[in-house]
Amino acid sequence: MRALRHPNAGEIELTRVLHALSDPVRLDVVRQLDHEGEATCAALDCGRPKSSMSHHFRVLRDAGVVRTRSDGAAHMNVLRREELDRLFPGLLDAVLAAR
Amino acid sequence: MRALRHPNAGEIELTRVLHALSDPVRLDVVRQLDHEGEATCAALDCGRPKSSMSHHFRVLRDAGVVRTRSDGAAHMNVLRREELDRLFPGLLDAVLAAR
DNA sequence: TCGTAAGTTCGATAAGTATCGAACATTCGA
DNA sequence: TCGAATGTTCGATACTTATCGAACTTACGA
Repeated sequence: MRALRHPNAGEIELTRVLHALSDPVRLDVVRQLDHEGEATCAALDCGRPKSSMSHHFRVLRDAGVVRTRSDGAAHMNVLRREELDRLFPGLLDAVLAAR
Repeated sequence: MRALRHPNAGEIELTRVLHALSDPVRLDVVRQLDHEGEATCAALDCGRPKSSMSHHFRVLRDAGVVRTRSDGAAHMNVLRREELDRLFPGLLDAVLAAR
């Protein structure tokens, strides 16, 4: 598959991260990734079609919240935990801790 | 002036708060409120017309980030610090600490 | 190599949002 | 009571976003 673009740490902006997290579907994805550690897009569908999920993953990727790597035909996604924690200490923890 | 609606603490939703904070203008307002403690809308204009700022204050109010009270002809705004800290511990701190 | 699976991209649509000027309402002071 | 100041509301516009089906690409296994 084509290479997926990721911002490097220095390009990650707070407002974009907040916006990425402000959607219920994407927040659910982030919660699951935090719990599962790593997952394919298909595994995290929220009952939505592939094209919708692909869109949400792209928003998360573009914001720097998620890193995606190819694994055969699948895409494995992980939270960019360490980088986000370094850039915005406590932010992800606070968001994930919220009931 | 007409009474301004505020959600009570139980109605405040994380995604709405994150969305409210995901705009540069509003984030700037929140930063200033955190620093100043209390301020009128006019004092926080970011070079934008009143109608634009009024819109942003409304988004912040509706999300539960800000509380507005009338003080004569002016509106005084404060962060809903305690309630937000109780609902989403560490969130506001993390957002405000970000460089 | 043929089919299946996994995602992306495209195109269309509907809904939401930011922006601003102008008009309006409210408060207070001269 | 008249005017100035403070915000809100309205209306219009442009932009962004969420949503989905369909077509496409890539990878892998039978």
